[in-house]
Amino acid sequence: VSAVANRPLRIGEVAELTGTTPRTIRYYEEIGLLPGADRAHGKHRCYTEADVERVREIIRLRDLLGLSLDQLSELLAAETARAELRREYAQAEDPLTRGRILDEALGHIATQLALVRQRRRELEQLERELVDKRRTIHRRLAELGE
Amino acid sequence: VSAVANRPLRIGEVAELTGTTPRTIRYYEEIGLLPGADRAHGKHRCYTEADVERVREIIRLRDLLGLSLDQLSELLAAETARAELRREYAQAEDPLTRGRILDEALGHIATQLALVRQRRRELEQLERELVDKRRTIHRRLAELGE
DNA sequence: TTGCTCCTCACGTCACGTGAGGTGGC
DNA sequence: TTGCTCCTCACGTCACGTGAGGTGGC
Repeated sequence: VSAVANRPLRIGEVAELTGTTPRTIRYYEEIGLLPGADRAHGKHRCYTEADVERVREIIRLRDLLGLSLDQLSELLAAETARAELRREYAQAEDPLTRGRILDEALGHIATQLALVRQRRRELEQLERELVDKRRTIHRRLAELGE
Repeated sequence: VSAVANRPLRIGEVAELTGTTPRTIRYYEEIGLLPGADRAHGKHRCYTEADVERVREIIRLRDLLGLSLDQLSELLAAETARAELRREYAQAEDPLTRGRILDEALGHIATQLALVRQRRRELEQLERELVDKRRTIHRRLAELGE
């Protein structure tokens, strides 16, 4: 987390910051998961801190939720649209519009939360079974000692 | 869970019971994750309830821990060896041998538990952040209503 | 005998990894 | 100018999906 927030970043730096590779970032651009900043063919890609956050979010959800990039794209599409809307309508001062945007955001977060909690429950179940197994083995070891 | 426990199962039944496909089961046999019961070339594969449990475990760890099949193979190798040992030495009545086997099992379970708990913590962190986001939005909605 | 599932190639796909050969910025 | 990272093909790989064509068991 640098103090110089707005320096344009190169793809290698973004890869380093997000724990991935340039190839992965290019691939995500290719399939539309990342914006693909307009630039001349062959020219270097330029990224911002916001792009780094986007990449971090993608990688986190990919790893933790085990979704395909298609599903992930769908999950993030709402958020992407919301970010656009927020930029457009933020100064609109229209309470109705703002309320609608916030409602959409709530729905989007609820979707993610449901997926995260489902996964957490499955992991907790697996954890309980492993702890049970361990206890059984400890008991058998104790019986051996008698 | 059938009452007829020991009827030989066909690959399609195993796939159905474990929520996967015959192709996946054949592939796991091909790379050595599944035993590959000896049979004549072209003959049907035969499975037991124990095989079903093995497939279930593989799929669960694959999905929840996000490991490659190589890593998964390594993680399960200890357990596979242990199952073999248990069958061989179970009636040995030798407390030293039994103790060693149980110790190995403990180490194996500890490894799995560490992975599961790490994943659970990451999911809990993500869940907290989503709940925070949601609270922020609720607050903004309340401010709009004023 | 008729379906159904099974078999073995084998090619396709998704999400990248990994060079090959060349250009660009501090 | 020298390295370094960047660029674009493009082929390889992992974990299967998906037919193609044929055989086996209730």
